[in-house]
Amino acid sequence: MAALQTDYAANIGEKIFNEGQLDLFLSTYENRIDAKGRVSVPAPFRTVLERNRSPLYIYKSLTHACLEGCGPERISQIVDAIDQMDSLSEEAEILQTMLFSAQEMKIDSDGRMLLPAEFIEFAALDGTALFSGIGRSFQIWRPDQHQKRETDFRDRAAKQGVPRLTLGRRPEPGER
Amino acid sequence: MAALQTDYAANIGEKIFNEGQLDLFLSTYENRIDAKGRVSVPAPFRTVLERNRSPLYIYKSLTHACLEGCGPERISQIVDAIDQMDSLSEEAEILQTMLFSAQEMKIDSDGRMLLPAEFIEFAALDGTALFSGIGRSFQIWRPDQHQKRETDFRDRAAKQGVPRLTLGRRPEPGER
DNA sequence: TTGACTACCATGAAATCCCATGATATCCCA
DNA sequence: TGGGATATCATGGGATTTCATGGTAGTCAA
Repeated sequence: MAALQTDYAANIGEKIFNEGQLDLFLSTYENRIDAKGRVSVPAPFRTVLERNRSPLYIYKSLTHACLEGCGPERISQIVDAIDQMDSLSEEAEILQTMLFSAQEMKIDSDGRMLLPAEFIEFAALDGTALFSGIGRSFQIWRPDQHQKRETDFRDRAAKQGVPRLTLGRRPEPGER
Repeated sequence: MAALQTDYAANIGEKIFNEGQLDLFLSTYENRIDAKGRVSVPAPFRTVLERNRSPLYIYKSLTHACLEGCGPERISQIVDAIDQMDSLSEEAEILQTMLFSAQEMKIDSDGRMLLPAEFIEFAALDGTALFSGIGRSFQIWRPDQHQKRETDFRDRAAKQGVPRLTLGRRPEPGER
């Protein structure tokens, strides 16, 4: 009954592995955007998507001048979350902004995607795109802005200390 | 009579996937409306409908000056919701407005539908229609109005922060 | 016959595919 | 362990297909 969807749902927070490899987006990569607007999706990111036979979705960040990339799970999470809310509420409408800015990207046989002019403009990209893997999703930044963010965060961490990070979650009873 | 309807109803909140592809309406597209009132339905939207062999329904929004488009599932969802209410109540009658404004659209061999003058007028469309995919349905807006909404939402998100979106939910015990 | 809708064709722009190249990283064997 | 062979990957350009869009002709009903 709930077959495919719960498969994905069940994977959230669970299936990070796939034959020993982490199914996560990590590291940063800088790739050029050619005259047609094409960029290579970093090979390790492609591998994660291909391993799960997931298409790639990209949408405009709600909070930053960058793009967000993810697989289908995250998109359906947003859809499901909105469907649970009053669909006419302000919150729902704000979240819908992510959806109508989202696109399923077609990746060509060389591993490239075509960034629409709107995306390039939104993230103020100028010839090169910086892919920043942050786990289950990644971001695409204008390189200098990303650089500035990093030094910024490191400065703040040095001054104010780092946030609390609770590792070593214990499995629930019944969880294997 | 109820056969197809409950089939569709059963799929609501369930069948979002189809061979790895999300069966959702995403992104925005601007298409021209010609002198006859014809508009191309964005190819990705058509693909979603065709994949499910679903006809397209369009109705006037109850809350905005826009049109709503969806497949049969959402229509039966509305019908079912109304059937749960006191069918003589004013509330039910208000919601019925959606139903009697709804039309099944015929899509021609070039992927276009014919927008009746009433729809064009209702959404104040003037030569171009903006299709805005928001998950299981999409909206059709006059482009400038949609633009205004988007900047509005982004402003609010910047000021008030984004609504809570709990990702990484862990499956309930018993959920596989 | 007129008006409204349908089916069919024609075109240009844009997206997509396919092949080629060079640089870098990886492998393999002496 | 070095160094050549091989594979991977990003990138560029041309060829091909998709898609939106405009137009014309045909069909049906009033």
